[in-house]
Amino acid sequence: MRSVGSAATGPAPSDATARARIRDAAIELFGRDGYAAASVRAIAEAGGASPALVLHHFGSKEGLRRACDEHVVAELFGMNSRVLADGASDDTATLRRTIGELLAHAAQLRPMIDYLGRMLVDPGPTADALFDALVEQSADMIRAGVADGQMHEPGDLDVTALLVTLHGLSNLVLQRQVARRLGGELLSPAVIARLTLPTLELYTRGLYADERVLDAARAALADPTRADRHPTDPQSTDERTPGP
Amino acid sequence: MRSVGSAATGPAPSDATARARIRDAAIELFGRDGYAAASVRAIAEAGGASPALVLHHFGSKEGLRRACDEHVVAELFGMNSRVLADGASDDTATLRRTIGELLAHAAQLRPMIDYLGRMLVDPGPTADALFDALVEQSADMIRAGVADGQMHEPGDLDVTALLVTLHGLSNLVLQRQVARRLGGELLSPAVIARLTLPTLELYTRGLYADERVLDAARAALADPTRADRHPTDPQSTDERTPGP
DNA sequence: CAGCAGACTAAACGATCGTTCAGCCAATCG
DNA sequence: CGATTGGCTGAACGATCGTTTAGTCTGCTG
Repeated sequence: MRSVGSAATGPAPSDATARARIRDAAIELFGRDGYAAASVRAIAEAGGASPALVLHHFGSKEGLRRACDEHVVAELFGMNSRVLADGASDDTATLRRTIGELLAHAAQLRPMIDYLGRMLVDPGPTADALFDALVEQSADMIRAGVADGQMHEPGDLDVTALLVTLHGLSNLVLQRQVARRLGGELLSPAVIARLTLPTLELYTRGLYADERVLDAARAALADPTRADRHPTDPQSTDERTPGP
Repeated sequence: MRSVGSAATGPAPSDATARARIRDAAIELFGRDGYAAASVRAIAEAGGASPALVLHHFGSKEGLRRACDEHVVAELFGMNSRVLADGASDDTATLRRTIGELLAHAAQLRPMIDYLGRMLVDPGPTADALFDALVEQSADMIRAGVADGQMHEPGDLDVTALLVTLHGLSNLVLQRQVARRLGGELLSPAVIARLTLPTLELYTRGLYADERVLDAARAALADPTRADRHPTDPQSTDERTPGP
């Protein structure tokens, strides 16, 4: 199992090369404060180096951002594939091992998750490609689930994959709010335990007890006399869930 | 119907008082570029004023942020309540009217939605209270839905309300990605039409065809020999949806 | 009419930003 | 051994940042 970092139980931040220390510090600060608000000087200090060394290694602040993008994508995206694969197993031992590994690396994962959230919100060079890849992963997962009868066949696979990706990412992008509401870090055992069942409940039973809303929306969409051009959509602005 | 702005069909940006023009320009730029990356000078220019006037009216850049927070929260949150209420109606005419109004004000809404997304990601003074209020609204909606039998009774209402809020906000926070993938603005008729049915499908049928995953997770959570402290959770890191 | 108040601006302040430059130090190599 | 390279630093550059200051103009009030 190639683990989260090339150094899994990993060298303390003071060990690695200065280049790696600067990159990790940049991921931490970019993720916490955003790209614009994190200064080269602050990153250099957090990495135990001089501002000049930062630019010596990465050319410019933008070059540093690209290096962080690449590193975070490589680490998290590789892990995502593996977790998705392992998570597809109904072997509870495999599940438990995967989650255990996640929790064990929580400290190293959290800055990268913060960074990923920023990537997807700020317009960045790598963010769009990453998002597309995640949507494609979701689509593959749904296709596989449908193929062996474990999932419903969605009416619109592309959009459903998009929605599933969005919903999954919302935990990461709004991690601060999740952690605050649930009283612990996102990757803490307590928070994960609290989230697991309601999430799966939502994904297996849905929210609505019957198909009334769905049918009503279908009818409204087919209705040629509809308001502007179409009706009922729950999450369009700040509305999040439809009434019945 | 108190509409989106105190000026619904609204005065062109050049009409309003300079204070309002500056505030609107700030919402636009804060939302598009983030708080740190949007300079007072750029905001002043976009609002057709001098940088000094910005601080004359709002005291400081942080004061301007507070004014924007208040304004956006008042506009969007009020509208959210109304839309949630109207959306709870099974009268298709009401639904159509609500959506039509949303679309009509899309141009005025979009900057505020961008701003709201930034608010929730950056640590800001108002963001936490707003998020809590949204979760509470979701909880109320679920309670009402359960009361009249339109929704399932969730095992953990608080967490389910949190999840529903997160999922709904993901469309707004990651609006850029949604718009890019679906080839149009989030509040455009085409995008809304494309999103509506898959969203409701997910909320009424769920993703999984049976309760296998849910049962497995329940068993694993109860299992005392679980990995670190608990098992199976789908969305913990960058994993978004569980395989069965 | 004088006088005051508030909207508004041009110019400048100090701080901080990203970046550059000249040079030090240690390891490598011929 | 001397020469060279690359990691690394301190000091400084110009640009831009948020903010302040002094002052102008407009419209109201006594």
